[in-house]
Amino acid sequence: MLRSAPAEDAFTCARAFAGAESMDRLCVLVRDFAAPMGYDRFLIFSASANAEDPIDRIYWVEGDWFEDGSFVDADAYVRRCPVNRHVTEVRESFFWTKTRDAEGERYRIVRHPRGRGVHGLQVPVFGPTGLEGAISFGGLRIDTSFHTQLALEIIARAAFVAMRARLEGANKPAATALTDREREVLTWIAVGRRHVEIADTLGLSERTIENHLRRIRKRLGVTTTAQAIHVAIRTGEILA
Amino acid sequence: MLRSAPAEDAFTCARAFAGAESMDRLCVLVRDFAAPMGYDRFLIFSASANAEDPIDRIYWVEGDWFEDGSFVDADAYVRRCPVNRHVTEVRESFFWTKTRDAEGERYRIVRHPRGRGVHGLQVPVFGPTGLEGAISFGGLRIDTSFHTQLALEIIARAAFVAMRARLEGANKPAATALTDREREVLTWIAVGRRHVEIADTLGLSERTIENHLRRIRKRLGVTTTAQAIHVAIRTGEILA
DNA sequence: TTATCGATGAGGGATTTCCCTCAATGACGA
DNA sequence: TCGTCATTGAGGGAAATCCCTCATCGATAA
Repeated sequence: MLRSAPAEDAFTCARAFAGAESMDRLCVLVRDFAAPMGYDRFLIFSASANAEDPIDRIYWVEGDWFEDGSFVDADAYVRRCPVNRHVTEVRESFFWTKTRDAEGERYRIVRHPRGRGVHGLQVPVFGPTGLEGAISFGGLRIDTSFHTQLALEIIARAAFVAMRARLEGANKPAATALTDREREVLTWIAVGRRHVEIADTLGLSERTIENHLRRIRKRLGVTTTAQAIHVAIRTGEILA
Repeated sequence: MLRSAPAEDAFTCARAFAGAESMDRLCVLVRDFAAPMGYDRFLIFSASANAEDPIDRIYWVEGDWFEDGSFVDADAYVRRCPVNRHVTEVRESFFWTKTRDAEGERYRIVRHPRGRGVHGLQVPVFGPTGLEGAISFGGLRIDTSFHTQLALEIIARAAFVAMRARLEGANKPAATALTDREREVLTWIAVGRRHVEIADTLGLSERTIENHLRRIRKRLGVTTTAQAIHVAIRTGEILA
């Protein structure tokens, strides 16, 4: 149930993620690392800007999340799970417990999961735009030591970054309305940069930034740049 | 110059940060951990939203950053250093090198720092609002192995979180709880209304709308109203 | 070859937003 | 009773954004 050197193992394993040649291989790396610690259920998703529906895209679900042998229906279940919503309110990983009684399923965020039910650890992944994704590891009897928590945080981050590069890098939405440059400019606006700062960062002139913003507003059919942020997040052009 | 088990040591050390009883103790933990790897210069700061001046507050500076025995003047030097600006453009830690020739100081972002000059590793710290801070470790001959990089990332994050809690804990930015009126005003902004239009709609004066927006930005800890939209959507204050 | 588009940049100026600082009132909790 | 907070409103002015219009160049497709 325990790894003798979770830290060392996590560091070594983390390196393998970048070189994995397939999604299958990435899943194997996660599975093989977590299994000795009691984790045999996995969920990895990218985050949306919408706190009401925090999941943008589900990269991977595996394991008996329902405790009844049925498979998770991602859109009917994972998106409604309060644990997956709680991740929008935290700044570090947390343990959770799911039990089931006569009144249905009951979730709790806990420091030390124990007893009956499925337990797990959820790890948020942050980046320049804030919450970018999350990973849940689940199981019936899991290792909840501090070293295991840190080790899984490392694995979670490496796995998420590798899966996102693989799944999102190649097939960004084809039906996107904004060009790559427009999206980039708007993303910088969304995180608070001024025109002159964005120009500096991108090595362009302020006039060019103004022009991109004008085109963005026209293309999205909005009157203000603030509204463009709002619309772009809703349509998935930019993430929060 | 090398630690035999950087991963294990980092995990063990990370735990000590949360329980440190003073800033001095936190500095000792960082110093003692990094010294065997050749790092004897330290800089920790919290990030602002301003790409032109990415440093909000400097928590700790230590070591011979000028290579001439003089101490770093934080506001005259650290804020201007391009390495500290580069951190606003990356999503993972990076190595840098600083050399000095007849033309002055020269900085480079590198994969494998070597040779003369001061070398270092800078670690960004991300959270719900994106880049929240960063830490630079520097030295003349540093360990740049992958395990050391991961270990220092763990130490960096733990140190930053602990120092921020200690220095900023009393006035941490509220990531929640806009008042009803504030939320209403921001919602109108998000759907493209101008200040004068919102004032008209709500039966208030334009000055009142201005004031609400100022309080909103302050409460969310952002620099622009566009960014406030972005953060408010992510935290669920307003809907996308 | 031609037209269109993305990306880049600009002049001149108007409008809007934002900053700094100040102030009053009512509700509420210690 | 007092302090804090939300809500309201303001003066004066600076900074930033936005508007209108124009322009060039390279890539790409018809």
